[in-house]
Amino acid sequence: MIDVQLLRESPDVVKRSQAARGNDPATVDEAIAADSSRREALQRYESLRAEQNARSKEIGKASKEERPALLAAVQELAAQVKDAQASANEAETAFADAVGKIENIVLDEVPAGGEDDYIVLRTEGVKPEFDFAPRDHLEIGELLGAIDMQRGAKVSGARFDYLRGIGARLELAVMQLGLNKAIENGFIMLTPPTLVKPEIMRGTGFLGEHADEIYYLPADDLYLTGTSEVALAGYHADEIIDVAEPLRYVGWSTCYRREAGSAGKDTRGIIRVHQFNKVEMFVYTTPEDAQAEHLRILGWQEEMMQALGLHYRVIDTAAGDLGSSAARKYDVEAWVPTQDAYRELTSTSNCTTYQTRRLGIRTRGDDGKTQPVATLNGTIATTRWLVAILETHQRADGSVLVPEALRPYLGGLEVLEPIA
RNA sequence: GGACACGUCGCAUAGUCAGGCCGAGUGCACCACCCUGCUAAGGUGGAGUCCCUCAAUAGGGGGACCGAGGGUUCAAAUCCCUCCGUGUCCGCCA
Repeated sequence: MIDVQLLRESPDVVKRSQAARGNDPATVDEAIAADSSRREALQRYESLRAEQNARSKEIGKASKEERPALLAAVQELAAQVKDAQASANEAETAFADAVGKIENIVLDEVPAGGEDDYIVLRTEGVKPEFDFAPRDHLEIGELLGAIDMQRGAKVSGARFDYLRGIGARLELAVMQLGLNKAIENGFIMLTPPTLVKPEIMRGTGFLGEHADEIYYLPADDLYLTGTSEVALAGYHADEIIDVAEPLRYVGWSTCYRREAGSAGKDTRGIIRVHQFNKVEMFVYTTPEDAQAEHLRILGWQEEMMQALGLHYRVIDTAAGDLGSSAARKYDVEAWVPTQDAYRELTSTSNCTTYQTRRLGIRTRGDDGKTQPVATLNGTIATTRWLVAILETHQRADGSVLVPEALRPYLGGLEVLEPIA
């Protein structure tokens, strides 16, 4: 949720942000109108209620003889209060709906436009060259006995897979490398729930436009999370926390995504599947520190790319491609040789105070007053990385060189050899 | 799965079985000041969150919040219903 104060005082700023995202700026005027009618209704209710409270107190003190007359007079008032309360509640709901349509205010530096209007900040690492026809990650995965899509489909349907043998171990190795990097930098590890309540899902901003991306269990009224960000953000819901130093958590969880609307996209291999694993960094900090922390998170992500010997670029995502909670987002995209393209391996978003406002996560300022904190999130390892690792480090005979950083997690293994 | 009990201001509890004088007492912890003087205690005062509003960097007025949501009533922490959570016992079982 955006800051209502900002909505009232600087509607132009909010409109500009909505326009930059490609949203209808009229949503802003609608929210402002809903806000004032909500306040009107609230005042009507509250003044009636105040009168009722006062009169009720008199009845309590009144003598037996006085009571019947007073009672009759207040009965009428009670009915009015009930009506006024109902319309105040209605107005409140209407306001929440209206303001909910406004997505987070994008930062000034964010490039305008849509998916293709990103800015490339830098390109790093050595682009892999081959003197043979490189195999794609699935072909390699099958040679190594590491990926089994057929059986994934047999058991669970399209876009499900088994990681097998060295594939499963490689995934775990990447996860542990990421986990250790995060822990070295002061992150506290959490293994969070992957089923969450509606209010937590809504609070993190995932129940808006992308609701059809999410698995829902109606029998239990719970949602399966598409990223541990959800449960990590909910961790401190309705709390007042100390963020004198950034409060850093790293969560390791399985992620579930319906991938509705991406039919036909990335159908081969494990690039886009319904279920995968991810190590996610999540930070609570002050709004003032958020941008600096965002760059720190990006820095750790890049260190991972370098440790894995990947060729990658960093892009500053355009406003129209930001999630509803994000004010700015950097993607790290690694080179995937057989696709002749950079593909997103990690992403890091600065959500400023958008998530915490709805989740009720505040800190106590120097003036003793509470204020919402900022949240940031970023991936530090995920299953998809296997795609770039396998393709980048493959050799003519189908074997794959293990990046040195991963070897300690694989018992010193230097080369992945094809089976049989 | 069955039975019972419970959920109050950071923690622990009182208040619920007689609805109003209870936004709510007490202890501990906390903050400020005082006292004392030596490492622990004594005194006084203060303090919750959210929203609306007047005034406006202070402060005043009002509303809401006793797990959540409904209901009864002029009036609900207190009565009724539903849900959620916790504990104990029984059963069952990876």
